[in-house]
Amino acid sequence: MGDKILKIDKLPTVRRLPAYLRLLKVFSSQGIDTVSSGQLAELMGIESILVRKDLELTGISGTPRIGFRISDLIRSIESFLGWATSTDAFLFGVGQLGTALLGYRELGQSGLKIIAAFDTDSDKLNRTFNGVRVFHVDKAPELLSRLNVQLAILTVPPEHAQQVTDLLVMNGIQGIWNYTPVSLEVPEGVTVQKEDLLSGLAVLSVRMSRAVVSQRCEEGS
Amino acid sequence: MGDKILKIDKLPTVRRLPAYLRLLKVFSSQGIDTVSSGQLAELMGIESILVRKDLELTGISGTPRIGFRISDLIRSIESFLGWATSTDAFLFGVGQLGTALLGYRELGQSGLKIIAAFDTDSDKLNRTFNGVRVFHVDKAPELLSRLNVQLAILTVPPEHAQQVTDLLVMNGIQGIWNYTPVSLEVPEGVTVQKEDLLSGLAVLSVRMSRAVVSQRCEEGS
DNA sequence: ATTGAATTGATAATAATATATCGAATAATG
DNA sequence: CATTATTCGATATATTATTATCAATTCAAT
Ligand SMILES: NC(=O)c1ccc[n+]([C@@H]2O[C@H](COP(=O)([O-])OP(=O)(O)OC[C@H]3O[C@@H](n4cnc5c(N)ncnc54)[C@H](O)[C@@H]3O)[C@@H](O)[C@H]2O)c1
Ligand SMILES: NC(=O)c1ccc[n+]([C@@H]2O[C@H](COP(=O)([O-])OP(=O)(O)OC[C@H]3O[C@@H](n4cnc5c(N)ncnc54)[C@H](O)[C@@H]3O)[C@@H](O)[C@H]2O)c1
Repeated sequence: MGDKILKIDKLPTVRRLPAYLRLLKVFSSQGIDTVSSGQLAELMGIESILVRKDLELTGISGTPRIGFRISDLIRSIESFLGWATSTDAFLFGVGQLGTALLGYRELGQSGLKIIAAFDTDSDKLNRTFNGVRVFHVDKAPELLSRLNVQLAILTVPPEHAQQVTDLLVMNGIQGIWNYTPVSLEVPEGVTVQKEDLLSGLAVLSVRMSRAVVSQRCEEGS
Repeated sequence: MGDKILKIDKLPTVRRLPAYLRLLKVFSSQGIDTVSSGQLAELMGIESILVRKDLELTGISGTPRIGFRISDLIRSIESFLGWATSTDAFLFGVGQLGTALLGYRELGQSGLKIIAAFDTDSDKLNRTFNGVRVFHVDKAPELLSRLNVQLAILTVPPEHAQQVTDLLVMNGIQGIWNYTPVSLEVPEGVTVQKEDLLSGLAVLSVRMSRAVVSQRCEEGS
């Protein structure tokens, strides 16, 4: 029992917002300035009513017969997500996945600016990846507080995940984007978003096996 | 209107299964052989009843007072996901993200074996990454049919995503694990699983901003 | 101006997912 | 062997998410 936390997250909606944003920016770059929920729905592979509900959450309203003004829509979504202004972040673990993320351009357009990276491996130290300098983890506490960084991306090996997390928490981190498969222990007030790539593979796996089954059924009938 | 597709996917459950699997394997490697839904729930940060429902879907049943036999559980989940036997896959686009995935060990334990990779960049060709050889995309059609590969991982630049997809579909691909932000057009029968890393960032962003707000409220009251 | 076609958005209905309750089953204990 | 504490799992409920319906609005064309 206990806490009874009200969840007014609208999580599925929030998850779709970046995809809308990307489409809108494509339209915008093509000089188009309005779009209907039906058009967005088609491109997203969902129902138009769902698009309207989603957009409603960001506080925008469209005009009948026309649709939505793209520039307003972009502003509205970005503002809702807090992506209008850029947030500084540190990345921990400059390995395979870490370097990929350091080179991921679209993060910059999603309000995230990785301003430094940290590792323990001497091969990685003092190098720069895509303009981001790599420091030893020991430097993190000082830099975290000096630069007042509130967000960290965690791409260290699983066995070091909690230890690095503790260090981050101790130095006032507010949010952790966790790519390790570890369920991190953090005090209340610190937000952790865990990404599990394997969950997508799981969905793909069951859908593919189901597709085979239904194909066989059709053949059979 | 139209199709009225019933969704008996239990998608949220399927998404959680890999995380259970990982925990179970840790337990197993520690010589533990039973676990209760409560223990798993605690580690996952969810309710125990939800764990039981999830596990039920894979067709297992536990014993009161004891819990679940871990070896059975692993077998049951792996079999449900189709991860008991390994599936061959090709990877397209040996760039930043592509090489990270080529080096991602845990894929091998999730029933996925990347047996070849493809690129167009001459710098990448004929090299091997983590034991996986890189071929020119032009070789893909022949190898796809010769090796009867049904699953592809797509990590090419967005502007080439559809074109590579068309090539894959033409050569009988059944499933695509799509890391590009493009909503791919595929014929019925081909399964696409799109991964959007930014959707996780979106969730983190709104949660962090909300955390700040609720903190302020508490201070105020 | 009037009509017609297209689209939004309020309301309602349905579906999917998560949580609660509690009897039944089971192994450990005395 | 009876008792007790614990955990499962069937059933019921609550919450959240999606889809449907349709009147109201707006622009464009006549
Ligand atoms: N490779 C992938 O495609 C992939 C995909 C999904 C999740 N992950 C997860 O991401 C994490 C990293 O995976 P990877 O493949 O990049 O591994 P990796 O070994 O290539 O990279 C890990 C890096 O972290 C550094 N490191 C180790 N201890 C550290 C510490 N205490 N502080 C800072 N840095 C430290 C290492 O020196 C290394 O550079 C793992 O938890 C993995 O499960 C990886
Ligand atoms: N870098 C990341 O962390 C990250 C994260 C999420 C999503 N993505 C997405 O993954 C994709 C790849 O990103 P990246 O950062 O690795 O880019 P990248 O440019 O480093 O890699 C792309 C690779 O694809 C190859 N390529 C180009 N055309 C090809 C073709 N027709 N057939 C086969 N290979 C081809 C290129 O030569 C290059 O090696 C992009 O769509 C990006 O949006 C990247």
